[in-house]
Order: sequence, then C-alpha cells, then structure tokens
Amino acid sequence: MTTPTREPSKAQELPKAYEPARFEAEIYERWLAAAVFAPDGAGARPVSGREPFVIIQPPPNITGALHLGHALTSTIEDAMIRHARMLGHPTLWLPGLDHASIAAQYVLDRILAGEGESRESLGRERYLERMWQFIDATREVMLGQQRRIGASLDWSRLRFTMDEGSARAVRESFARLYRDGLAYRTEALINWCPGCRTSVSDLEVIPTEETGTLWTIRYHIVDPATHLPLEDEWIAVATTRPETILGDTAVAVHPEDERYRGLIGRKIRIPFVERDVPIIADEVVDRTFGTGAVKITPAHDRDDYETGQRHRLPSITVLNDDASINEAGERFAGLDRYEARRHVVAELEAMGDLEGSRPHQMLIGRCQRSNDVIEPRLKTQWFIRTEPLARAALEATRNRETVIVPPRFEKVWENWLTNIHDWNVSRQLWWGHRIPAWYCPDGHVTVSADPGGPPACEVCGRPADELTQDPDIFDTWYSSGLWPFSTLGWPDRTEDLQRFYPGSVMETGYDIIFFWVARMMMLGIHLTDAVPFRKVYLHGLVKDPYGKRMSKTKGNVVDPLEAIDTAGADALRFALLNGTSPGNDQKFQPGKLEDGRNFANKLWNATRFVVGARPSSLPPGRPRRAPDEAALGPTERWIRSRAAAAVEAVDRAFEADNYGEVTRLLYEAIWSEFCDWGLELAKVRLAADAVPAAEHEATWWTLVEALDTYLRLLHPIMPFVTEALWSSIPHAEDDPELLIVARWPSAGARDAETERAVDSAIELIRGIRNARTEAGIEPGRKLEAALDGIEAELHAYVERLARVTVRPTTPRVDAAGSGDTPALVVTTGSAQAEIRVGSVSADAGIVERDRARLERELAEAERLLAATRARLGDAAFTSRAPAHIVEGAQAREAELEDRVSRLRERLES
RNA sequence: GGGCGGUUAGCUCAGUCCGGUCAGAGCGCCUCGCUUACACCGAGGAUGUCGGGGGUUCGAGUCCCUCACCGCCCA
Repeated sequence: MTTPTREPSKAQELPKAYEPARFEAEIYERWLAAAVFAPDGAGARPVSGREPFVIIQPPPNITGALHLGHALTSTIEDAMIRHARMLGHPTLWLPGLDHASIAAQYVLDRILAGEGESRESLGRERYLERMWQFIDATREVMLGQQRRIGASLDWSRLRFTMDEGSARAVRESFARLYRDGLAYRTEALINWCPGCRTSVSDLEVIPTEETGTLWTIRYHIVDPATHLPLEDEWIAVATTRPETILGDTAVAVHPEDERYRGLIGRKIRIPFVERDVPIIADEVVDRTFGTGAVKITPAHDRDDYETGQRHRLPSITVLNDDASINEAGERFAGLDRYEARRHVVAELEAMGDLEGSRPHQMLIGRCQRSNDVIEPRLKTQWFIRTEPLARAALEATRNRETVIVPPRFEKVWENWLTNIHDWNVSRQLWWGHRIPAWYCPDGHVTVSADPGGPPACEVCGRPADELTQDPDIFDTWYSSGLWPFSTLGWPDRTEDLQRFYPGSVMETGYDIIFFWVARMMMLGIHLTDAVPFRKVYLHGLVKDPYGKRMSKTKGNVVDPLEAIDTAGADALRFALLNGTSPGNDQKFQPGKLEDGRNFANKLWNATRFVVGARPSSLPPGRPRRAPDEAALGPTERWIRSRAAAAVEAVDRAFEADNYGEVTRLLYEAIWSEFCDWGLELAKVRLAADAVPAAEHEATWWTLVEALDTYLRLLHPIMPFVTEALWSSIPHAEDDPELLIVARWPSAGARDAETERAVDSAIELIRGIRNARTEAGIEPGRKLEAALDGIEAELHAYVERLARVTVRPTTPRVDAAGSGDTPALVVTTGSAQAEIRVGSVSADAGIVERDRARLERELAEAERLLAATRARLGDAAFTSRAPAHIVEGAQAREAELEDRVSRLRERLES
C-alpha cells in the first residue's frame, strides 16, 4: 500500500534557525519553576538509595565580574552535576560568593578616593556599612551571570563567606585550633605590603626577577681600647637595601673565610645610628657573594632573622606601616624607604665609605594585589601551625581517600605540603572576619567562639570590659578553607552536613591548589575528622588567543556575557570544553564559539527534520515507542548500533573525567554519523512510497530513539538547546517533562554485522562520489551501476546517495547502440561498483581522468601491500607479535591483494 | 637550583596512562553544489620525516635516556 508519508507542515513547528537568545532565559525559568536544582526539590527525581553527588562551588570574588575562567568552572561543574543528576543521584551543587578582603578593600578604597574619602576618614563602622552597600550591588550581577550560562545551582542554599553561618564556623574553628595548639600568636617576620597596609601570606608574594643595585659599603672596625671606629680599618659588606643599615645588628662572615678570620668577635660601628655591633661567624654566609661579608638586619630579612635567632642578636625595626623610616632611623625618620636609600647612599659616598656599586639581578617579592615591593617585618600576629595539618592532608591523598585529577598534580601537592611553612592568618584590614581573640591588660590571651566575646580573661579572670579584641581580621582564605563544611551548617551536625559531607568533587583551577584546596584539606580533616571531598578535579587556565593570561589591565579579557549574547550559552560551553584535556591550559579563540553555535544549529535542524518527517499514519501526541523490530532494515539497525556505540564512548569519557573528549565524541557522533549518514539513509526509506506504513514508522521511531539518546548524552554539555529540542520530540510514558531530570541512557546492544554491511555501503557511496568528481561528471547526472559485495537490501541506498541506478549488469553499449560506453570502476575494501557512464562519447576525458585515479589508487594499494608483505615476511614479527596482530596483518594482505588484482584487471582492460 | 606541562597539517588542539589500520578533528585553503533539516549547509580534495638525537622492541607521536626551545609552579 502506498500512503503519503510526510506532513510537511510539521517541519514548521521549530523555527528554521537556531536562535538561542529566543529560548535560553525561558528554559532556565522552566528549570527553576520545576524545582529540579535542589537535591530535595519538588521536581528532582533521584533514584532511591543512590549516593548524593555533591559539589561545593568555588565561591567567586564578590567584587569581580565573572570572566571566562569562572565560565569554565561553571561549565565543567554543571556538566558533572547534570550527568550525575541524570544518573539518578541526588545532586547538590551549592553556590557561594567570597568576600575577598584585600580585593574588595582595594576596589572600595579606590571608589572612596574618588569621593575624597578614605578608610580612615570614615572609620571602621561606616566603612563596613559602605562595603555592604557596595557588595549588595555587585551580588545580583554575579548571580545573573551564572544563570545565563545555565548553571544548575541549588539557589536555595546560596551562601556568602561573610554570612553568619560562615562567621560562626570561623570563630568555632579558630577556638578549636587554639585549644588544640594549632593556632598561636607570636612575633615573627611577616610579609608586609606597604600599599595594602597589611601582612600577606607567603603565597601572595610574587618573586619577581629585577635589576637592582648592589652597593659595597665600609663598616669601620671599633678599636677595643678607645671604643672608637678606626679610620683605616674596615670590613666591606654588600647590600641591595642600604636603608636597612639603620637596623643592622651584626656583620657575618663564613667561619672558614681566611680573609676575615681575625676579625671575628670584633665590633664595627654602624654609621648614622652610631651603634656598635659584632662581627659574627656563621656558615650560611656565601663566601663567593659580594665581599664575603654580609650585614645582618634581623627585623627586615628572612635569612638575617634566622641568623639573628642563632646568635641572639637584637632585632631593630626601622620601618613604619607605610614603609617610611621610623624613629629608630633617627635623622632619617619620616623618609620613605627609597628616599632614605638615596640619602644613605649619598652620605656614605660623601664620607668615603661607599666602595662601589654595580647593577645586580635579583628576586624581589611583590604584592600579588598591589604590586608593591613587600617588606619583611617583625609583627605580632596569629599563625596556624601547618605541619601536623599538612601531614594529615598528605596521608589522605596517599591512601586515596581523596584523589587528585589529573594525577600529575599529586607531585606538586606532595612537594608543597612537605615543605610548608606556618600560615600567617592575621590581616590588618577591616573587611573580613575579626579574629576572636581578646587581650587583657596583662597581655593574657583569650580565644572565644562566643560572638559576644569571652565573659572574662581565661587566665586572670579580669572582666570582659577590661579586655580588648584583636583589631585584625582573618586572611580571606581562612574562611574559604572552611567552605566545604561551613556551607552545610558546621559546627552543627545538621542534616545537610550529615547527608552531603564529604563532597564528591572539588573542581577548581590548578592555580589555587595551595591557596585553597590544600587549606580546605588541612582544616577539613582536622575539624571534621573526614576529608572534605573525595576527588579534586583541577582544570587549566583560559588564556587569550596568544597564550597570555587574560587580565583587565592587559585588556584582553573576553566577557562571557558578550559571548553568550552573540553565540548562545551552549556555544560558549562547547567552546570552553571542546578539544581541551584535563588540567591543560587553553587558548580561547572566537572561532571555537562559532563551532559551538554551528553545532547547535546542526542539531537544531536535524531535530527539525526528524519532527517534520513523522509519518502521517502516526498521529501526533503519541508517547514514544520502540521501533517494531520486524520492520527494521539494515540502516535502522545501523543507526541504533551507532547510537549505542556513542553511549559507550561517552560513558567512558565521563568516567575518565575528560569533558573535552565527551564533547568531541558527541560532535562527531551527532554530526558525522547521525546527521551525515543516519538521516540521509533514513530519508531513502521515508521517501519511498512503495513501502508499508509499518516500515516508515519503524524508521521514524528509530530516528526519534537515536535523537533522544543523543540529546540526553549532550545535555550536560549543552543544556539549553538539548532541553529545547527534547520537548519537541515524543517522550516515553515514564519520561519526565524536562530533559534535565530525564534518565541517562544505557547503551543498547551493538550489531557488528550490520555495522560492517552498512559501513561497506557507505564506503562504496563515498568511492562512487569521489570517482564522479575526479572524472569530472556533473553531480546531477544519473549513471548506471552494477554492484558487487553490497547486500541487495542496501542497493536502494547506494542508488539515492551515490546517484546511480543499479542494474544486475551494466550495458556494454549505450542506449543508441553506438558502441562501448566508458565505465568507471570503484573498488573499496569489500565492495565494488562498475559504473556505465552512458553516452559520453563527447567526453572522452572522463576515461582518462578515471584511469589516472585508478592508477593512483593502485600505486597506493601496492605500496601498502608491499609493506604488509614485508612485515609478514619477517620471521621475528610472525613469531613474536601476538596472534591477533599477525592475523590482522594476514587479513589485510589478502584484502590488499584482492584490491590490487581488481585494480590491475580494470586498468588492463 | 628543583619540579611540571607543552613542542603533532597554515592556525587551535585531540590522540601519549594500556606500543600494532592513528597519522586525526575543527577552522582556514582549493573544486563543485540553492538534492524538499541545516549556506550557522552539503559533496569532494590538498597539506604533517608527530621538536632534534640516541635507545628498548618484531614494531614507537605512544616506553626509556638526552638535548633544544616555549610556558608555568616551587625555592
């Protein structure tokens, strides 16, 4: 029976072109309305008994607009979460924002400066009010950005590092660390940033290679008898920071340095401050550097500090907070450090004590935030004793309680945690968590988790009103270090904490492995007795097209929102994932965005075709049905088998945490297999009138089934377009409304025999197309072909897709009976086509061109055959290589022999 | 000074863990084509001694050693 098989009007249901701006926002609203993001949301459909899958989002800095790095973070995490959600896990992806003390103060201070105000002019209280106003404005912008990219975050659990829950965790954790002897207060050399007016941790000091000056100066020896410096006896020392002379408390030489052996124990007089200090011997002195004698300034140099400790030298601080010289610098007091340096040098020169100066390459520590030169300085501050914490963190990764992906970062992890220094957590800033330590007039310390402070000094019992709280706040990374559990209600044993802790994955950029990941591990293990997460997944950095780091000052940043506006969120997500590999940096090229958009458009139109191709015998609105097995042809089975192959491959790529691979696989499966061949093959049967309706239906259901599978597989990567398209195809009865909560597909059975048969037809079709092009035959011209090695069932497909008419044998003479017609022969691995060109006596060139093609193919086949024979002729190969490899080579030899002989035969005729 | 990553088609990168049709993809380029899903497209095509050298192996982008250059991290 023949029936009309198509309803052309149906194709009009989807707009012709993919226009993401028309539906992305609406789809996000549908997800929100359906309450599918939260693990316990009304629309969530977890499989009962399945483990929760939890990611705590790395909280972006509240002052910053989101950049491509955030977009990448969100894309990867969203892909992980959506995949887990479809697998039936209750999923929690918890959003957050970070208060970023230094960064926020830096931004606000600049705004205030523009208004003629400052931190000091406002005072602590009003300053903090201003800060809250400021971040209230930026908060919404940032959350909006995350929605635009499609992040399926559980907004009901949004947290901020400055909210009360976090504050409580900070106080409580610190009190515990103090109780456990892991938090202590001491005077120590810290990194001081004069620009930020605060100490910073070692990690925030960027060693920078710079050219400075190495001055050599003379310190005169003091005459033990007169206690006066000797005019003509001195020891020369080299220094890059002459202003620190003012704080010198010794000169050191190597104990075995012959030049100075006699001077050890003598004293020299420090100029300007007229202080007599000893010449000491210490093995750390490098005899080859400078003069072999070094000045020791324990209060302003890390090595000198240690030397000072060993020799019990006094430490004299000569710098103020703004890096000007203090009273200890006597008449230089008040001068900026660099002015003081100039004065010191000039005066030394005038006195004849400047022996020389030369340019000197050195490492200078600069502030990560302000770029100011960091000054080592003595301060009384709070420190976290990291050694025991680091040991536990190392133990956890060594015994695989937490695994790091990609594994090469384990080495970096090991190295850093093994050589870790104590962590200075005091910051002389206002915006952040105040250190919960109170001091009594006698200097006793009381640490209290009580927000109101302690009732009395815990040492001497003085009442609260005689205590003063430490003015400092915590390093921002301290509250970040508690984030995996403070967000879930710790220190209370909340339901969330018990259900969602430890988290499944901590996903972030490798650039903050120390700043953040290590600290979460250290604090988490100590405070909760559990690793904070099972897996650390580190992604690479997004660089500009030239491989440079993107930064606002360089002006090379790409705004994710602009990218979304032009190409859609799915295209951006595709661009950030496709062709990337875990932990490796990527260059962001605008072309990738286009690739993503084109791919989405392709999928869009493929769906449009499928929807429009519904046989009229199937009324719309019916639930999805499996195709009728009896009515399937080889191409339908091929489509199913290839979809199954895609599921297998994508599953493997997810298993390997390789999202670049997932993306690439789907691009290839959807575009190069399903669209290029699946749909084209299906069209043949769908367009054939002389086919029973049952077959049309089976073909169509096959397409729907495959498309459904591909949409599901692609959903974690490109959620918007897949959700939009999924709603236009029939669903199974037990499917939900929304793809986001649909089930992840399980791989169907592969059909190797069908794949071989259809692949062979595809190869032949390609060969015929190629031969036609090379012979210069017009694309529209129908030719007659005799096929060999292709199943009869597939002949119709070759006919349509290669534009030939299949005949049992091709006629030797043309229609007019005027003589032999030229023939082309296409030979593939297992099939062959002989094609009669028809009456083309006018175009003898065809034969010549085809002959050239055949000769080329023959040469190539002969080359391969020779190579294969050479291998097989090698006894070492046949005796040592595994049997299946040898058999493979033998099969290849046979195939090539066959091909060569067919080509030769053809060329000789 | 130590460590890590990179070096594969003109460009951007997969592939290297587990050696054997792996020499791949996209873009770009060339030739055709408005075939009723898609010109954000289709058909066909060209392009690489897989950074250099050495080694292991029957066989090496793939494993080992070494060198060079680029980038990053730590000290």
